Amino acid sequence: MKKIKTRDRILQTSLALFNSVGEPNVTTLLISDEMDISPGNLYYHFKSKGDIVEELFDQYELDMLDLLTVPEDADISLDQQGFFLHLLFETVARYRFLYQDLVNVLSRYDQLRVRFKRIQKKKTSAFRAICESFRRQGTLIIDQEELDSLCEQLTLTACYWSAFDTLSHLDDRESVDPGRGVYHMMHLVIPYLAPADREEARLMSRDYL
Amino acid sequence: MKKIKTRDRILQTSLALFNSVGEPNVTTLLISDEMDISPGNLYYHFKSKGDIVEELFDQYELDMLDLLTVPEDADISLDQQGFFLHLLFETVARYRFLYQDLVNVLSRYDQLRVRFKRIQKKKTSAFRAICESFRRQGTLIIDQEELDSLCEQLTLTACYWSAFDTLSHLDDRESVDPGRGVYHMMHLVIPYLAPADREEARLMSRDYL
DNA sequence: GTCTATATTGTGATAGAC
DNA sequence: GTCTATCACAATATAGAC
Repeated sequence: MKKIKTRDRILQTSLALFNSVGEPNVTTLLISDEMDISPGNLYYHFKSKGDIVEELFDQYELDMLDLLTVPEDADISLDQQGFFLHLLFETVARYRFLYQDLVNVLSRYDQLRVRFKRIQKKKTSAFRAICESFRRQGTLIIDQEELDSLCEQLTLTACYWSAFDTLSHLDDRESVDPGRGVYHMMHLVIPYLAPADREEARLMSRDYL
Repeated sequence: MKKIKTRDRILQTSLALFNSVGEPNVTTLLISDEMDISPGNLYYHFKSKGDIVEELFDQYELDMLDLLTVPEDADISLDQQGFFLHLLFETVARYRFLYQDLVNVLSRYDQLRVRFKRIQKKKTSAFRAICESFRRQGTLIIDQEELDSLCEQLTLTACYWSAFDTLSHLDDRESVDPGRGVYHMMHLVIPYLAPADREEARLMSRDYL
């Protein structure tokens, strides 16, 4: 049995606490308390609370950029899109503390601002790539203005679904349900699908409920 | 010339500061400083910072509930819907500090949670009333599942557009643009409109850009 | 109503022994 | 690497004079 290094346990515990009670409400004392180590020990591994946040953001950024590398000219199926959305929402859920206090967190750690914006842009691009693939295949019937609006809407929903969802059960912030997010994302796209594909997509979307 | 009472100036200044730098970043000292009064004076009028937040929330709640009283069975026109959305986004923009740190604020002032949820529900109901009016008039062609999804999506967008928009210009949080929000809301509805009404709605939506 | 202290507390962070 | 002790500081809030 491998022993998890304290440094990694700090990251792990912090992430869990951030997600469940919100990053601004988590003190370094709470983290060390939860782990049964001393505050001093925590500061031996990280020179500040901000450093913990930043390192978690590094992980998030890696996961996201990796996920968002969508091939520009491949033919993407509805199935593949569903799978992609599923992974996307899972990643968002893992780091949901970021999204739940997004404006706040980014206003305090301004090195993260530009990096987050870059990820947002990549998200929009990924959605656009998928939609354009659908359009090329005749699955999606949409003009330019609608496409722009749709992609921005998808980005907004991908960003804020998790926060919107926790509003409904602010009492226990542990439970998350990425599925309903995927369902909503699909229903943004469905009205623009060719009639032939619409029913299939609707059936598929229900699997995520 | 009428002199504004200190108590009201505190509310006014707090709201402005909350909106521009975020409620969690605003201290009672910053408020009193900005107004050129002493911290003690501030605490003569409000026994805590939370009381200021709550009183601002009272105003917000009044404004919102008033706005959301949508007649259940009247025939609503596209124009009227546009006007409604415009007012809605203006109100959200006035109290945008609430939305920008929503999870955080509601987690610290838990008396506000249930009240906010109630307002959210009323919003969804209002959207549903409008959509159902459209449907009765033959303007909107949509089945039940799609309608549910659409109304929830409208609620999400109404809630988070302002926060999503400030992400783009986190540098100056003063400027707000409710127009683009209205535009997006309309584009959520447009795909479900009867073909005859779609073009009119698209033209109308562009006025809000 | 308004001011000038000042008390209080919580949090981030460091020093130095083990 | 880990602990105990402690500092420094900022923010909320109060007391009492004017």
